[in-house]
Amino acid sequence: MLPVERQRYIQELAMKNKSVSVSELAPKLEVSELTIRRDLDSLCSKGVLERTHGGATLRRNLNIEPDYLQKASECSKEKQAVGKLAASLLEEGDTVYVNSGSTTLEVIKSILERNIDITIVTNNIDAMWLCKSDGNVKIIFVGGYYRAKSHSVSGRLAFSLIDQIYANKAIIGVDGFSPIAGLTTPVLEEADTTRAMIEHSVGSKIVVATENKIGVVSNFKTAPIERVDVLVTDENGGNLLKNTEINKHIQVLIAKS
Amino acid sequence: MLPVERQRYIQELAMKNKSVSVSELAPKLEVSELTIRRDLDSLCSKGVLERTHGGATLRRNLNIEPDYLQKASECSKEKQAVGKLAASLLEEGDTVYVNSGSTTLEVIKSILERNIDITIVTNNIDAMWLCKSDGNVKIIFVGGYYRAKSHSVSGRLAFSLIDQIYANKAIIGVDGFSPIAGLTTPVLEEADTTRAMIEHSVGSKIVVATENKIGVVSNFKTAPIERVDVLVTDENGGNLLKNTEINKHIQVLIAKS
DNA sequence: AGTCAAACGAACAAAAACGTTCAAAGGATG
DNA sequence: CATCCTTTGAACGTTTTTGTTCGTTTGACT
Repeated sequence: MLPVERQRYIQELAMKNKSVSVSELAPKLEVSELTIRRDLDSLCSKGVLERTHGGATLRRNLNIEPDYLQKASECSKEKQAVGKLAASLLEEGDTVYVNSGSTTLEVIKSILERNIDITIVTNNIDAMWLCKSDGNVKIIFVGGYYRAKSHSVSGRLAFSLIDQIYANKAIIGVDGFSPIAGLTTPVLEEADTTRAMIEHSVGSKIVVATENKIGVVSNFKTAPIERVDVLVTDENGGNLLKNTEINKHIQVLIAKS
Repeated sequence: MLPVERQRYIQELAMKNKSVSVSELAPKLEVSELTIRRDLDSLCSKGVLERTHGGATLRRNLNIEPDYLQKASECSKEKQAVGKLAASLLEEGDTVYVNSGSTTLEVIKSILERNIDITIVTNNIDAMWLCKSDGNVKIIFVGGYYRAKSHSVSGRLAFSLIDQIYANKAIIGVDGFSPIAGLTTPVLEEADTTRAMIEHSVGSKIVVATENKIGVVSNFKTAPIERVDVLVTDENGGNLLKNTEINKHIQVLIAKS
């Protein structure tokens, strides 16, 4: 078994159980405990886990930029459901800002499946993959500095394009959605780009966030919670927000998977 | 069993399992581990896999099945050689425009391999594939309208970015390079974008063109031949231009493959 | 607080995997 | 047939990874 496979297994187990222990993993993966510890350290330095005595826990407040591969592997039924529901909020003729992230990529996928006359303006380079040459959906990429970790572009140059485009909706993926701290992301440039998108859209601002983002606070603020009109989340996320004041200001939609 | 078949098998297995190991592959395909490693390296340079110790992992979640491998395998020795030579013309600290096309993609690949401090400004979205997060080469994408057929962006929005960037070199791929008609491409928007790039670079304009482009005239003109400073081509292309007046105005470099 | 077992880190040793070089085998070309 | 080129494999030294054995630290329990 490859080190990479082992670490992926550990990560998946950690995501399921929220924490893992060395003594549990070592016999299961048939390696020494020391190797497990080294794997844990490695995952820890990537920001996925947090070391504890005897094991590690999944870190909830991820303050570093998560590597794209890991994010992609996280891609789950929930994200798909959220993406589909968010896409259904758009109408023929819409021009919509979509920022980067794995959840918003699911949104773009669903929009393309609907195949109606919609123009997507995005900094998520991965959208390229999904785009068919004969579809009705048009894609405009904002340019700018490319960041390989998140497969997205951002920076001052991106602004100059966003400056020219006023969309009538915005679909925003976040790393943290907190009633107090608002919308947050781990990278400053991403936050700036997302903020610019929000400011340049005149219609409803739709935030997509699965359960693991709800209540989380990351480093850089993109917008206060008041700017948000709609939140699309999964069932667990909905439960987390039950009995909060969020529902008074924001329309919360639950995507069932 | 042909090397190509073997590599396709490896790729399919990798797509199924997310990763493959050398020790598992070698007996299964009845070749030495060294051969497997070479296959892995080859697939790695095409951007399909990523090497790890003992094997390789899928470079990303290609749950979207792209015909990318076909494109990658199309790439000929001549293009690679031309790309490498063109990349060697750049120096530390350069900012260089690179337009879209399969030949210029090879240039970008070679630039990234050199891994020195160079900023690439391009409308070729495929460059994303090749970009590592820890390299010294920076990539700026010009934004704009995405055209799925050529995997590139262009249009008025692209101009507004190009307008802000003056590069000190430009590497231009063309579909037609003719002493009389100049540089031509089959798509109007591409021609416009390329022209803008040429006009916004102050140093040498380097055209890359393999033999099958020499003497060809396509639909839309991007620039007259006088604007070109350097032409990088293959041996056959060089022969076609022997005894022409091109050599007097343009420095012709022959890439030997 | 003191005790103890589990967990940890450092150091070293073994094993696996790696890259490089060189030579042989198989095809294509002249 | 000779020659070139590509592909492959073997042998070597090097690097990475893994495991064992210490002594030390941590955290729980009396």
